[in-house]
Amino acid sequence: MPRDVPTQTLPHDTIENMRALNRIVTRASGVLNRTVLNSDLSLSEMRVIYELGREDWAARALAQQLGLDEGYLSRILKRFADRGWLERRPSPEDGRVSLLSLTEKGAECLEEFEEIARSNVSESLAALPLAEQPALDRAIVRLRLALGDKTLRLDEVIFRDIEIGDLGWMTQRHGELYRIENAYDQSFEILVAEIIIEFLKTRDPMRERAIVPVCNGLPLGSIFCVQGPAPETAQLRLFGLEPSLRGRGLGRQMMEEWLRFARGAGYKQATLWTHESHAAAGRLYAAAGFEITGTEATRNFGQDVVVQQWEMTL
Amino acid sequence: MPRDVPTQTLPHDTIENMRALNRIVTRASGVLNRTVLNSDLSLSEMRVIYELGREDWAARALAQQLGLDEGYLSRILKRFADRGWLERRPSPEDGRVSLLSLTEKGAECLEEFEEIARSNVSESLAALPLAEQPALDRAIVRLRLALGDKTLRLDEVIFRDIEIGDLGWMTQRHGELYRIENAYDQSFEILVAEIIIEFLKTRDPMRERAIVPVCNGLPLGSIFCVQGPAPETAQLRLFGLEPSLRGRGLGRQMMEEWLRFARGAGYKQATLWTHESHAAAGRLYAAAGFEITGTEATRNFGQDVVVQQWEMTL
DNA sequence: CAATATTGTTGCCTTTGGCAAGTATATCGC
DNA sequence: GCGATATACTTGCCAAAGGCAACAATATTG
Repeated sequence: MPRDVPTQTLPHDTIENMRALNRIVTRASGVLNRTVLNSDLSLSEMRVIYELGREDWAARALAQQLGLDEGYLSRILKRFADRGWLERRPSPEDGRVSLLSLTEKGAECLEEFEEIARSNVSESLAALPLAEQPALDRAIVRLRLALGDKTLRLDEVIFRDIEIGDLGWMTQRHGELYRIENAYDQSFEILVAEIIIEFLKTRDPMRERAIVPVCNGLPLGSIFCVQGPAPETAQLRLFGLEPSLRGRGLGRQMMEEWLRFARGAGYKQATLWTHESHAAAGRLYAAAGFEITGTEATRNFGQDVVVQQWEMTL
Repeated sequence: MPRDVPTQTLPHDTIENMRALNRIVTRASGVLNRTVLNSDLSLSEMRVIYELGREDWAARALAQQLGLDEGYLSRILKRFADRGWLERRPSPEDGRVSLLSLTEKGAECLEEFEEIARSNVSESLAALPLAEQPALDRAIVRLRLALGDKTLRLDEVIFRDIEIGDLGWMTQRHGELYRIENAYDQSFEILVAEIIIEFLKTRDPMRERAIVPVCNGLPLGSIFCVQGPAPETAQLRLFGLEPSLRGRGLGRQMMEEWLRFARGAGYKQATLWTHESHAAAGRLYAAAGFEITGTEATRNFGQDVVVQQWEMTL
């Protein structure tokens, strides 16, 4: 464990908030129950069978994945084999290793347990109004991202067009992030809303598009293609990405998607305005083929900023 | 356990999403570790000392609260007493009962463990950019609300004025909730944003105010007081509350806060427009003293609606 | 006051799961 | 090719976790 990572100071409130969540989730999910409801499996056994249902494993790798003692795991596996849930094939490459997989019977049992687990979750959320469900889903995904959940795959991000609610969260996130990162005042948030409203009211869907990357219901950013000063010029606007996802290739994908749309819509040139302080975005623009064609120092949103214009031929 | 509550059908995706969160939180919080890191306490012992740190308990009530076997708890308590962490006072009302409380030494140990737990949480969130923290906090609170966390007290809701980001989320939630509950189209979301922008750009803070109830960083709704058609008339606008919090008295509190502000700002009358379908809001308006002074059937936001005007003397 | 219920404790037991020694195979150095 | 070492499991042994039921002490009820 990297103990001497420079410990970022997370505020006390956030930590206590997270601990309260730990407690409530732990209780709600019945982790504390020795034997998981209605099955006669211990929590560890449950985790083993769940993991085996996802993919085949070698015993040692599985023990490490789950943080179990190898001896203990060996006994669990023996019990599973005795019940006819587990198949062991000798590894073709290594005579010491057995490849573990569930039998059909094992998979059926797992499915039963899964059904029970789902109904437990459903019960613990029973009081939730349907109208609040999308917001709950987004909250869950945000937490999974923050906790580094590796089962949440970025290659499953989809790109969709703008929907109801997007005007709102785009405005919020732009306003909030630029306040934190650049100390912009509220006039920036207002400007973002006005740009999107104008877009929604006037756009020709064949020529103008908002591209929104979404992971399991949580929007992760935005990039807009609108008609620029001349009819043959596409303008790139409102490029943004959640901070925790920056530097992972998603921004580049968004840019590629943008170029594809702009070229398909028949634009010949492209332009955008940004601020010098957005160095990471600038690198993406440069990589896509944009070049700086002008800069101007000015005062905007309560800050001194250097505005850059970038242009490229499509 | 209420087993025969009408089980609301929560979509499969939401359930799987929640289960994934269970797994990741369980792992991140180290619930699976037999002995909690750096202390020689078991998870159960940890929960006991934590609970005793919050308040005093009788043994039986504590066992029920934590779902522990009474015999096992008795032994845990004995160990605590042996270490000088626990004080037992005989109950004045019942000779069988001992009241349990932590000694000063016990409280000190608890504080040490708490510190360790906090640093664990901090580590598991170490990769999170600071800019994303407010959104994470909101996501956590939303989950705690959804899971019915009783340590999240509604009487700790504070009322604040509008801030950066509020234009955005108010727009989003209004747009999204009215889409789900009333099938309104995107023009409603746009209208909400325009109203708030107008408010932000022109308001006189002494005469106009947005009141936002907030619980641990998560905004729960909104209510606006703006100048109406006449200078002496206050207009109530953009009244909204998260669905899961309706019917719990918070709407009434918001209304009281609104009346206090409107009267303090010197208005003599009040007016508001709403739609007939918002029956719950209508009851709140009526309870506050508003009366319907006109209705009109029209078409708005893609739906047939009946617009109501309400008025009252302040 | 006897009968019954409740609170907390103790004895007894099974299961969980950690640790280390043991077995079988693989790899490495010579 | 062969001994030495490393790796992948397995097994024996044990301590701790924790469930269950019998028990003592006090309360409540008829």
